Amino acid sequence: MREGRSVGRAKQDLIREVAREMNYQPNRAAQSLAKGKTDAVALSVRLDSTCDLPPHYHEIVGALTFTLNDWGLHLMLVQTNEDPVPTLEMLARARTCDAVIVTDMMVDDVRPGLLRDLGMPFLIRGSAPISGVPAIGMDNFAVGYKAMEFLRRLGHRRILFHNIGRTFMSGFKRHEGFCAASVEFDLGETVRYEDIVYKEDDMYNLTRRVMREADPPTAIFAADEMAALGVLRALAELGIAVPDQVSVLTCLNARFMRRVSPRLSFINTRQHEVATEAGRLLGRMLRGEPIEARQTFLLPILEENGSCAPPPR
Amino acid sequence: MREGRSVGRAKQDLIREVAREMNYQPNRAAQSLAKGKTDAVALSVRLDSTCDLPPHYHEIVGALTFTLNDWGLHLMLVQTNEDPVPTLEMLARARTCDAVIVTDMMVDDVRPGLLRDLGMPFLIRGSAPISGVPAIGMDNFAVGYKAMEFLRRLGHRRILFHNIGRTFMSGFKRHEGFCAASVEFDLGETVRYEDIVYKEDDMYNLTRRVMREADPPTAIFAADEMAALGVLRALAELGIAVPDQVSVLTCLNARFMRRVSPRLSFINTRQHEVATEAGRLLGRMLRGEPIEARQTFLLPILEENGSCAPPPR
DNA sequence: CTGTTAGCGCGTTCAG
DNA sequence: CTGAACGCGCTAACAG
Repeated sequence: MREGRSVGRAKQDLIREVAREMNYQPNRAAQSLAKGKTDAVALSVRLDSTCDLPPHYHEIVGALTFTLNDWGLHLMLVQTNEDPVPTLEMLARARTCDAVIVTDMMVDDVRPGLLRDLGMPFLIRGSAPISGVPAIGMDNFAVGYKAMEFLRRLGHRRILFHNIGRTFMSGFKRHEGFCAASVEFDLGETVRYEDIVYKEDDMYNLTRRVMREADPPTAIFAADEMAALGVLRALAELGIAVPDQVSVLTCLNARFMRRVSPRLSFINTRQHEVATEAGRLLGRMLRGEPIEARQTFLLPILEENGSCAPPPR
Repeated sequence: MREGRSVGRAKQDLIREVAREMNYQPNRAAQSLAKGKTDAVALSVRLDSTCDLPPHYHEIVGALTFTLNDWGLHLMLVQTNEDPVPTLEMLARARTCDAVIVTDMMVDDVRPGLLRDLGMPFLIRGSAPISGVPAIGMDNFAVGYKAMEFLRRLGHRRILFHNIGRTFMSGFKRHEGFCAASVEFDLGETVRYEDIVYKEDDMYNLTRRVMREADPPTAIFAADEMAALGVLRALAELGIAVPDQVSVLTCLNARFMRRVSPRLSFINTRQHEVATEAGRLLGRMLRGEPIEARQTFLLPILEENGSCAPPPR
């Protein structure tokens, strides 16, 4: 019946308008309970009592907050300290969120298996050791390889290659890229590999020590911005000029590093883009939309800013 | 009856154990609905499409995530762009969270009034223009005053004082501190005040321009780390030595800045401590515990790292 | 002290 | 096509 329909429509519109006028907003808890979904996504963050987030989180948090907002999803930060298991179990069993974003994957990370067993959808922001699980990250093999290739092409043979620990998937992959390049460019004997120092102080000390040895490196690759700052500080104190005496290359994770002088050449790991893509993929996953590629790895971009040059003669 | 009690206890224990064994975890949405609280706290974050969080968020997010965790509270990031009203209204009406943390207060900020009207508990991380609302922040009057006092004591009269906009509560207060010090030290004619530049590029350009004028400043106060990096870049390009020719003072909001060389002297705004205290206070508020002081303002701490010296003769 | 029941506010399904 | 009733999973208030 036309009247029936029109009455229905009119009534509907009226209700809607009144609701809007009364500023009605469905109660989120009730909606969650009834629909069985929370429209919330948890970001698993490793945090100790220093609360010192690594620089790349600066980009991740911003990009995810912004992107997920477009999908009507809320981002919640969940502290997963040394042992992520109890936290994630509670999270999943209480159905606190619809999905979890796993960052800083370890090679032997228990989180993917755990979340799968718990039936909690998840997405790895980074490299997944297992195929089949959705992951969006940086091609860290290429990061390691490109760093070496670039420095070698400039003429360097004595290279200090600093890596984040190999226990991280990203560090593991970078090491593989490093090894591949070392073999390809026959640098096995002249390069020095370090992956046990993480902090600025450690890298500062390492640089001081290494630069005083016989045949010091002519190029240093620092794994991230804090390490790079340590290198710069040590070199400045030793009066070693960049890039005239030593070339310095690092990774750009957080954008503030672009502004530090001396400007450094770096390999842009595109954290912002990776996180944005991760947010988008998660949005589609949770809407049940088909996702084309389960694993995507962006390629690093080398940006030269003058801190690398051929080695001194 | 003793038996009654013991049976009760035993049964209770049994239930609890079985529940634990079965990994029972109450459903969060159901719990929220029944109890009328969500155990979630929203951090209102201003974010445009660049997703470029100001440096101090790095400390805020880390500290809040960590601290709220101790209180069993989840932190959710909520994007409140230009107009925070619709977002906060939805948040409050849907009862998405138990409280909101308001950051980066503007002088004419609508958020406190709005949240009050909506019946949503909130806490200002920063200075509140209204008394009575709970707030924890930095004493920004003291920041402005101390910066001027310190530089004046070193002998400077020609000072470039850079401020974050006066539309922010923090900038407003800093300006007041700046004015008080200017009057007290009779610097009205020789200081230069700027609060319309925010980005590194702007500060870079401003510094270049100012340093070429007649009677350039002998000391520059940069309001935050990005501005300070702009100053350093300009000075480096102009070949102006720090602190021999120009003293540079800035604020420490994010800890990475400690690692940038040349090491800068700064006024530590203690973002990490402020945020931690804010988290604690909110935890107490939500538990209904009495809160002793409604408004707390930490004092800035001057840290000298060698970028300030008496002016050249 | 125990066991039962009535909501919490919404979505969905079922008769009318 | 409309309106009423049920259930989501839990808490709290209520009788027994």
